[in-house]
Amino acid sequence: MPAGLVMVWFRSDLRLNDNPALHFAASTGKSVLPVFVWNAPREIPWAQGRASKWWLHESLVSLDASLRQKGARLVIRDGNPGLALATLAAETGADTVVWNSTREPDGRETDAELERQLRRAGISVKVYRSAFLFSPDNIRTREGKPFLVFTPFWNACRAEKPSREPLPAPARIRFPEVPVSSRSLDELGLIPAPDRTEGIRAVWKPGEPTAQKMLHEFLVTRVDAYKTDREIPSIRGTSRLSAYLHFGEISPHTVWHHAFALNAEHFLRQLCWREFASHLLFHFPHAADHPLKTEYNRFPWNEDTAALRAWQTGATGFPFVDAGMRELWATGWQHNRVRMVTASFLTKDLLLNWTLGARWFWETLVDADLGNNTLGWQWVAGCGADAAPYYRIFNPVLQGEKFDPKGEYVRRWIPELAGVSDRFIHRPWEAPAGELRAAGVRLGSTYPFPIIHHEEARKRALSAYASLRRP
DNA sequence: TGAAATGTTGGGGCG
DNA sequence: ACGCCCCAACATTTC
Repeated sequence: MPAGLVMVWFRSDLRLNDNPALHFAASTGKSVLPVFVWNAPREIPWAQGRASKWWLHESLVSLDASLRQKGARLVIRDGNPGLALATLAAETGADTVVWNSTREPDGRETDAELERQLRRAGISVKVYRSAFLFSPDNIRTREGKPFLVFTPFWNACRAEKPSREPLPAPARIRFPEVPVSSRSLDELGLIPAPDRTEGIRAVWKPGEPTAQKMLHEFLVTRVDAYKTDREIPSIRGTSRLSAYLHFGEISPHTVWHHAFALNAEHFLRQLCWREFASHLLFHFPHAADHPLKTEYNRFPWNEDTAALRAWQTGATGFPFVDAGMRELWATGWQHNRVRMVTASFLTKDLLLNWTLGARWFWETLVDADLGNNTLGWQWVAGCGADAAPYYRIFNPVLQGEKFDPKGEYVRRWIPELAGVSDRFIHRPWEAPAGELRAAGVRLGSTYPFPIIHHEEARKRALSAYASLRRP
């Protein structure tokens, strides 16, 4: 039995399968010490939001359970990661630490600084990459620049070699015999008091086993219809793997490998949007807070806390928008088609700064991911790479009628409108008084009047855009 | 991964 | 029979 002890630092890779760092550690034959460090996030600009913290808590519970099945357990520490790891190494006699890098600019030490810090403490460090399929170094334009448009980026990804085979989970993990102290998960305070996560709990089960189950269920039953069904928010047409991918409960290589074998081209393409988002943020780390197109720095955004509040709480009077915002609040997730519509409504109808929307999504989404969130909001607002031109303004009524023609999605999330006919479900203010009465709807009391006149808001948004063009 | 405004075409009603 | 109007239906342009 080789002497020494290897620490595996878990970060955004909360899984046993296809985990290069864990795989390496187990293959050394040494004892393996799995550790998670909670870095009290007060000063980090994009620290985890409420929904993310709940997910993280549950995911760590699941990871610990999986490790215990292999004979190990998860050690939890908190504070500065470099310090926490060095301390743990000193306590246990570990000589090596290994991890899978994350790509996000977390506003703290970079991995390189961390490596130096640990090496100074006499610990050898090994770093793998597994959070993304393609490296920013490999996917570049002919001039060596980052792609700013998705389709050529996607073509470049497809021209790369298919990703590696997923690594198996270690058969057994030998946990050190020395005593190791650990914080308890509950002490980290990831679940706020009072706990308002019942709705989220009812819908989501974080953890690697569920991620694996969901991937395979998706590939067996839904991937064939994915191309069209993914646009319909009332049905389960998408994979719903976003949060699992964000926390690394399933690796993108595993997803790619299985989807590739089925020729699921449209799904692979969506997986590469995640890659694209991460590449953009890697090359333009300021994009999380600032528009990529600099002229948007002088965009005449509105200020209106009442309107922002109405949007957040699903009380805009536009049923498709409100349904989406209520789905988000109730479940920590919102269908992608609806994300485009709700985001367009905030930025273009209400003319509120896209960063306000990005913040709200960040707090409420279980899949909050800085790359995806930034790309999505800048895409909608028109200030990002490969963004929708500003004049593409979604009509919330037409979008509802197109993608929720029978109003099933609206009725699910806005039960007070359940009795309104298909014809008026997306525009209740146009329904005849008799119909509303029969449906038990009193506009302005049981359900709001529209807080804005869309056609006028559209014109206002277009002139705001025009003001950008004349300097 | 829009939507509205504007332009064009062609069939049918009708004097 | 013919021209005229109307207006869907579709296409193109513009924001």
